[in-house]
Amino acid sequence: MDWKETLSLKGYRLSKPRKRVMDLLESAQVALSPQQIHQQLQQEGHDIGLVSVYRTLDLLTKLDLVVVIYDPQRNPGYTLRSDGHHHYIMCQVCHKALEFTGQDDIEALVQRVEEETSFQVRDHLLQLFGLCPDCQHHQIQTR
Amino acid sequence: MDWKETLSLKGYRLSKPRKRVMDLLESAQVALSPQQIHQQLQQEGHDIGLVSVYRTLDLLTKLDLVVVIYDPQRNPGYTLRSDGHHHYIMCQVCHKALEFTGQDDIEALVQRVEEETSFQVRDHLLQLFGLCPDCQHHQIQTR
DNA sequence: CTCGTTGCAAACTCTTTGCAATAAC
DNA sequence: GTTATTGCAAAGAGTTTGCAACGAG
Repeated sequence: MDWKETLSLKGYRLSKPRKRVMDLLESAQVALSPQQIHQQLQQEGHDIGLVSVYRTLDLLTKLDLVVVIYDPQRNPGYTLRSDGHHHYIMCQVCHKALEFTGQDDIEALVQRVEEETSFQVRDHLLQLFGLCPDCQHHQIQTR
Repeated sequence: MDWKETLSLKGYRLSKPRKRVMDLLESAQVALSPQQIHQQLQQEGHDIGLVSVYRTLDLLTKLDLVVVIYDPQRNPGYTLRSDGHHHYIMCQVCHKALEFTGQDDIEALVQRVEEETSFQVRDHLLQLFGLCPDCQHHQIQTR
């Protein structure tokens, strides 16, 4: 289902700011922070308030249309959530984020940890960090 | 090696504030935020500045004596790092954090993802969230 | 026309920095 | 005695909130 439908179905309106944020996220190769989103939209000539960016991201995250990616080096970034998986590998140089599949591995691990710890697992956070193919070639430094 | 030795060896001093923070972390069952640490120390009658808590945590984290645990529900928490593993499962109710072992599973997954994505993996973040044994019994609600 | 949504300004929270006083070694 | 470390006050960054004006349905 399209994000616009999802919004409508839940009774939310399709405002310009929301459209702009989603368009940007859809075209972005990278997980973007609220500030980055705001800045980029400004540069494109769209005079949207930073506050609306925050509110839009909050809403979209609540609706599971967008996910947060933690980044120890900077602020958390937001990116579209596709169906199915939601694990990401992020480049430490250019901050590009890519989904990877990993359901089976995780499920096995979760089950093992549940037995080991007697915790009841309800959620998990798995992210990988490294160098994307491009940055492997362009850079030697960084860490 | 003891944390006091580590500090000394690297030329850092064993100040009271540092001692207090480490003592607290050592006795804590839970990953604590800087504010929580400060507050708790104040309650114990130790008049340590919040700034020192921050600086101590920064230092200890840099020395790998302490690790940060992300928590989507609140601010990041700090907890002692033991040798070997550093993956945590955290209770969503009481925020208790426990280490679990998981080296092999992760390594296999990392290798697979490297092949799949052509990324070069250098670090990872894996945390589980759920209910600890105690909170499973005491609570029905929460999410 | 109605009511969700926006944008501004101001408030808030968390964290960092500069600097003189302090205390570890 | 030296020099790292502390604690304060003040600055900074990111985020949230109240409210009148606006605009999507």
